[in-house]
Amino acid sequence: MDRFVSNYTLRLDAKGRVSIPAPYRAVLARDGYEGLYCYPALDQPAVDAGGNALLAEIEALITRYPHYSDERDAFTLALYGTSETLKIDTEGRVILPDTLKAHAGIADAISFVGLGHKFQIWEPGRFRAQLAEATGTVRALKKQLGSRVAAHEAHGARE
Amino acid sequence: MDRFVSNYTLRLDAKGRVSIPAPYRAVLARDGYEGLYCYPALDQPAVDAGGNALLAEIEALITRYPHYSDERDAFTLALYGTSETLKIDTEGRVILPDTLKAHAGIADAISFVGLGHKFQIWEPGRFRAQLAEATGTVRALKKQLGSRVAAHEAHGARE
DNA sequence: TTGACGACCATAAGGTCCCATGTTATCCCA
DNA sequence: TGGGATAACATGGGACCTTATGGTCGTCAA
Repeated sequence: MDRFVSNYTLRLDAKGRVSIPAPYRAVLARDGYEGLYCYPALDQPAVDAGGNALLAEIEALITRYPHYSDERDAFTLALYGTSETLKIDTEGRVILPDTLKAHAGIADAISFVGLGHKFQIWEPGRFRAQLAEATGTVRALKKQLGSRVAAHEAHGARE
Repeated sequence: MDRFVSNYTLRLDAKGRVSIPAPYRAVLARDGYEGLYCYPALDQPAVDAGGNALLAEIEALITRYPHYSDERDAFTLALYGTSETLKIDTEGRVILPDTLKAHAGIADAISFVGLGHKFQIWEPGRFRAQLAEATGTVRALKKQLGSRVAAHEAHGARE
């Protein structure tokens, strides 16, 4: 598999270490990035993490704006400036810096959430709440799409 | 055959394993996806499952919305975040995670239901009830749309 | 020297692989 | 066409490996 999916809740040990779920490690290994690239999510109490695919996305976002523009400076500062590359130990674990733990409100357990090209790190309780909210949103949106699709089908479009 | 059709009810063994019906395995093999992609159905107590065809549908659903939009984030979280890629063992069996079993209310038996490009996994009792309800709905709709459908079929629409 | 950190080792639980068995469906040949 | 051989499939169980997690020891730096 080549994308991050599913979610896993794991505990930090006494030294603050936490295993990256094995399936995610497999994706990272395929992606070819050494370590774990991560930074605080812009509008959520979570940490974005990934490998080269995530880095490429960041870069695309920044290069959208012209050199020396205020927007570019702001993005560069906010994203690159707060990013960390975490070392992955021989057992596949990382240690989250205190700044990232504080941003996400993480104490002794974390939830990993696959989002395709990247994954997020949440405090388990907040993650459950966020997931419930997102699920509600999706249900509502899908209902909207449903009626549009139904109208479409009525013309005889088959699949 | 390249579509999931028919339904099968199979039992879970003591280790929680369940065979994927052989006809479905054949479809998955043709589809070329390694493993079984699945996630909790949004508005039913069931699990949606399939291969690349299902994954493509999910992706299409997500990419309908622009990057960085709230809608897209919600879809990504709710769909990728709750998806699982189950490993299929050498005998063609999978183990459903507890989260999926809980969502569908599955204990010791499950019903596989073919829906074309994907299939669903139900608790057998709930499936029977759902099927009865759907049959009633279809009967009513068919009666109501009978003349329109007949006219449509006359153009050569198959099936 | 002490404390933080990284490399290495240990272990229990769960997952995966492999082999075995009974039952059903399919095929083939008389 | 009938019946036996054969293959496919669902199911069961045991051995082994992976993973998550905990701990120890040495090293480097403040």
